[in-house]
Amino acid sequence: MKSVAVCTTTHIVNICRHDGVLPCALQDIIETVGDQCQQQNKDCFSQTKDCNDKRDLRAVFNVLDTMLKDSLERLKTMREGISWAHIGLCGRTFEGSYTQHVAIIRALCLEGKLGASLWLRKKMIWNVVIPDVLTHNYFLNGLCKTGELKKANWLVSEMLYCGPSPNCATYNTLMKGYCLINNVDRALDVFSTMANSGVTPNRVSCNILVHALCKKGLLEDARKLLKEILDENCDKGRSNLITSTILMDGHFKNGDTVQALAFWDEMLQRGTQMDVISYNVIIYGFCSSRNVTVSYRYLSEMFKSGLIPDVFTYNTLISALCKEGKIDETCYIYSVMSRMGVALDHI
DNA sequence: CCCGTACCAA
Repeated sequence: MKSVAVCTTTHIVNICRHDGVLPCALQDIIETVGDQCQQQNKDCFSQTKDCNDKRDLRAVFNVLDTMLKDSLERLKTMREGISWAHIGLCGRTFEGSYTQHVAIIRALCLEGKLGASLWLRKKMIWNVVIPDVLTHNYFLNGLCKTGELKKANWLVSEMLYCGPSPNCATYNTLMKGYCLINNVDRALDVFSTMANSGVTPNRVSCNILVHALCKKGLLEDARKLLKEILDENCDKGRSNLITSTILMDGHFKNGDTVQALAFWDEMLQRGTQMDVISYNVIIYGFCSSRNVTVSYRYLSEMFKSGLIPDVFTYNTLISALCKEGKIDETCYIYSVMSRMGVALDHI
C-alpha cells in the first residue's frame, strides 16, 4: 500500500508542480484515487496466499509490481486526458478521462474533501473542460454541508457567469445551505432569485422552506407561504406526503396535537399512501406527549398497511418507555426489534 | 446532486 502512495505522490506532484498545488488537496486526491485502486490490490494480495514460503518473496514483488503499474496507468490516463483536452482532441479516451475526473471530483465532494475537488475543477476549467451541472451540484452540496456559504454563493455566481447554468437542484441546495446556518431570509432570497432566473421552483424547494419555517416555530407563515407558492409555482396535484409530514411534525413539536392530527386526517381523506417516516412522526408525536398507548395504535396500523418499522420507530418507542420506567415493555420491544432484524445502531 | 422522522453526549 505504501508503495502505491509513494508512487502516486510522485506522479501527482509532477503533474501539479508548476501549478503550485496545496499539499492537503494533494493528500485528498491521493487518498481518493487510492481507494479506487484498493479492490484490485486486495485481489492481488489474496492470490499470494496460495504461494509456498519459497515463492513468497517473489510473489510479493509481483504484487507490488502490479500495484505500481496500475497506479502509473491511472495517472498517465489522467494526465493525458488533461493535455488532450487542452489541444482540443475529442475522442474516446477524452471521454473516459472526463468521466474519471468527474468520478474523482464527486467522490471527493461526498467525503467532504472540497479543497481537492475544487482544485480539480479549476484544473479542468483551465483546460477548457467544464464539469456538468450535476458535478457542480456536488461541489455546492459539499460547501453547503460544511457551512461554507460564502464559497457556495461564489460558486453559483460562477455558474451563472460562465456555466453550466444552475438548475433547480442547484438553487435548492443553496437554499438548504442557508437554512442550515439558520438564515431563512437568505434562503427566501435564493427562492426569488431562482424564479427570476427562469428556473421554476419545485416541490423540494417548497419543502425546504416550509421545513425551515416550521423549525423556527413559524407555522402559520409556513402554511401561508406554502399556499402562496402552491398557487403559483410548484407542480400541483402531486403527492404532498412530505410537505404534510413536515407540517404535522412541526405542530407536534409545537405542542399542538390537534393541528398535527388535522394534517394526518387530511392525508387519510385524500387517500395518501403513508410511509414509514410519516408513521414515525405521528408515533413520536404521541410518545413525546406521553401517550405511548396511542403510539401503539399507530404502530399496529403501520404493520397492517404493510410497512415495516425501522430504527427510528424503535428508538422512539424504547426511549419513551424508558422515560416512563417501563423496563419490561422496553425489553419486549427490544426483543421484537432484534427478531425482526432491524439494524441496531451505535454498536 | 436538492425535501420530512428517532436515539444521545467519557
